[in-house]
Amino acid sequence: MTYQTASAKVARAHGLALDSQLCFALYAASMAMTKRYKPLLAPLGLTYPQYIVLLVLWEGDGITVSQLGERLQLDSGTLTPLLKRLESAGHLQRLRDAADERRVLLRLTPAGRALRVRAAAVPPAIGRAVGCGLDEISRLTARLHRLRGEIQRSSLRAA
Amino acid sequence: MTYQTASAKVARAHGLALDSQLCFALYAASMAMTKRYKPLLAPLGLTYPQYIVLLVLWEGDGITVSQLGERLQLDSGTLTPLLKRLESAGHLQRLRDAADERRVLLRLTPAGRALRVRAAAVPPAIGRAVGCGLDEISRLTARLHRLRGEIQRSSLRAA
DNA sequence: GGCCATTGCATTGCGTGCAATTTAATTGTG
DNA sequence: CACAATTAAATTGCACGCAATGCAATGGCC
Repeated sequence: MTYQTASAKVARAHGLALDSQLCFALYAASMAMTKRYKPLLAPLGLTYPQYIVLLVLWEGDGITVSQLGERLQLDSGTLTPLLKRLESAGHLQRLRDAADERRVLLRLTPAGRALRVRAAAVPPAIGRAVGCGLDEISRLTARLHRLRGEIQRSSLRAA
Repeated sequence: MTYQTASAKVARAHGLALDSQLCFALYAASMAMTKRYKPLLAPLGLTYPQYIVLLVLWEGDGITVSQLGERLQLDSGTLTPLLKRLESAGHLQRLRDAADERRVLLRLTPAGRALRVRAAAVPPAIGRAVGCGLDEISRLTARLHRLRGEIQRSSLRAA
């Protein structure tokens, strides 16, 4: 028996085995998913976070940066430069709200709206990649949303 | 009916609804999990990726950078600076392999080894946070590892 | 032994992701 | 109306994460 194996047993006994950590399973699956999207999004000139920002705006634009951030759980430090890149790529406009000059409204350009048609091919391609039926995808999706809610509520309790 | 709602319906019809995307459920859950770990790891002086690197080394050190990278699915561009930070924090040593000078061996210091005892309190704290039993955690963990395997295999098929 | 593709790691550049701070605009209060 | 508190973005600094590149060491192959 090697030293590594003995040490691994100790780690497992202490609940520190990497493969038993839900956090790592999530982390690795999420990174793998992001990598899987990359070749599909590259032809659209989008990164993965830019794509999810557009998913929100395609559901309805004219929202503010903070509304977008609440939807995606991202803050302005992340979104501001990302939105500026989407703006310089011609996908959207960032306009100060006349009613409240603190707010920045996000408005899709015709080009940004048109991109939705090409993006429609992405989810089916991913669906084929994950190797299970639509039912199971939606069950797992719902399970993960519940988990996220649980984690976020527990953060509030701990604070 | 507002413009947003109508547009959201169109997005859903085209399979582009944010909340139905498995990718976003993964992404959001993984980020929420990382945020949940942060206050638990801060007293140890560790970031979340540093913690998972140590999980691997606590199972057995003396491995090379590429072996670590294969385990975590991270490349040298990510690991080299991270490992240098762990080295300057005193948790490990980076040593060129005498048998093959291209390789860098990672060896825990006594301080790095000792950190495992304090880290043992982290998984139980997370377990309480996710709000479900150990059985369900391990089922979900296994499900996510399977999903990651599926995604990675499909990347190879696509290439 | 000499040549050359491969391997292992380091570096660079870019795009997130977040904490902390700053700035500007608005709201609440007297 | 003045002014403190609050709010919304932007900015700054640091730490990933990855593609692309560089470079030294190694291992076949003749």
